[in-house]
Amino acid sequence: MEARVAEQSSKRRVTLTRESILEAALRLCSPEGGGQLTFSRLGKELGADPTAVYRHFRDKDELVLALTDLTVQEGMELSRQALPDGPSDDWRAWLTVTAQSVRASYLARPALAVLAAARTTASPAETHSVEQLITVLHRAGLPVIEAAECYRALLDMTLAMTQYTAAFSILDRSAQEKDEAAWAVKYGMLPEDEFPLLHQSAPRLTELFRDDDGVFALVLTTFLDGVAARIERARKA
Amino acid sequence: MEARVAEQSSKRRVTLTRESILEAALRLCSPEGGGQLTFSRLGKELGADPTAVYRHFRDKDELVLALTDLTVQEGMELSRQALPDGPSDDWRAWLTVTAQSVRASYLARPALAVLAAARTTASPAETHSVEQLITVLHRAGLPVIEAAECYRALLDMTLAMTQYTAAFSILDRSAQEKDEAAWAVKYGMLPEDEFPLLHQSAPRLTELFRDDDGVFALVLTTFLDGVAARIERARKA
DNA sequence: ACCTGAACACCGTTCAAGT
DNA sequence: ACCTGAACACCGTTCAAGT
Repeated sequence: MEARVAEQSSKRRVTLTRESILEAALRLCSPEGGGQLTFSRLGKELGADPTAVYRHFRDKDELVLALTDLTVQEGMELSRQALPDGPSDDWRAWLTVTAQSVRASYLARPALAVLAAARTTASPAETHSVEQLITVLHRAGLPVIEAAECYRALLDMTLAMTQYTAAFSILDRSAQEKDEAAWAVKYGMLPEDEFPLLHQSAPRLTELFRDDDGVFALVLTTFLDGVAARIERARKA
Repeated sequence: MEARVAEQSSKRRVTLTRESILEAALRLCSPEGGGQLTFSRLGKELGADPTAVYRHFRDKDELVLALTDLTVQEGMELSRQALPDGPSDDWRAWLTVTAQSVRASYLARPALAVLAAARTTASPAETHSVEQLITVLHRAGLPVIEAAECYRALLDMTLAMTQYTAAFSILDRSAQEKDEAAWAVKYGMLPEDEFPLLHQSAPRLTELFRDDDGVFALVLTTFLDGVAARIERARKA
């Protein structure tokens, strides 16, 4: 015989607010929160009926866009904390820290990153950070239009890499293990005569498989080397 | 009174094969196919009960991995057709064509790109293309380990950007329009004194919003500029 | 005004029943 | 051996009913 569960859920009416919903939703999107944002989980987290959320957000998309905005805001705050002096003359350091801050902010909620990384909200937090990014690139030496193009490339690359990592991280454990085994086992056992370079670099590649941060740092630094070359060219012209 | 639908579905047993399932699944993943891969749609496409597919694939993940493999294979074939001479001494042209071929192959099936871009199958098609990529970077002047790191960065960036574009493309029409409006309307109306550079470059940014290929070309060429700088440094050392 | 709960059209997956 | 179809535990969303 099992212990009877008391009427713990206390079917009394709960009062929701936009803020309490967003807070609960952010918790659900985190890895500890189970990493899945659904109405039923959200209802449980809030102690309310799942459909009660519809009184505050028209649909799931509206909820997701609101969460995106909070996350972008947090990312820019993180960047400001890391570099309190703001964009100094070292454009490269500032872009690196900013890209990594936005990425970190999203990766703290992988479920949101998957849903929202490709979205544009045109919120104040977003527009201000875009102006700042273009300004830094322009001051570094790029013409305005080229600075804008460069901002777009850098941001999309950062968000895309973030979504990519987040998508993998919320896969079933079994699917993740399947991929890890592919790297560790198959790539480690390739015949040396047919795959000489792969055979030689397999240990490093297997290492990188677990190191998303390392891969992103690699992509970012290579990209910024390219930006530096572009600035050099613009200065000469 | 409506016309009666004849027993068109002919509830006779259908014989499925691994190949016919994969073919039908690829069709469903394409934009014309509705852009969603589900068992019920797959059953309808095959004229069979949705659950019949389980006799040929253990679960959806197995199906997705098989589709991924076909897509990677097709991408490498596309690259070979575009550059029949293989990786000549122009490493940059070859990497550009290869990255764009893999991307094009995935973007022909956005639903698959979203599900599979971050996966590793270690299939023959995959391992051979990896060896080839590392070889090209090594011949261009990078030490083996650095060439492997560079391959990983380039491939992940390409797949991430592909997944990012695919994820947006399979969104509801309403969600896409919401984002487009954010760019076109809000970004176009920002006050010039507060957002001087954004105001100036808004037309170009709105243009880029619709131009995924353009943004990817921009990211890729900047990244490859960075690789060129890296090769230069390696040669001097 | 806002929360509840039944209902609906979907998902992936399991399993007993058919052929 | 392999396809069918009912069933289950989930999704997002709608709507009438409660308070």
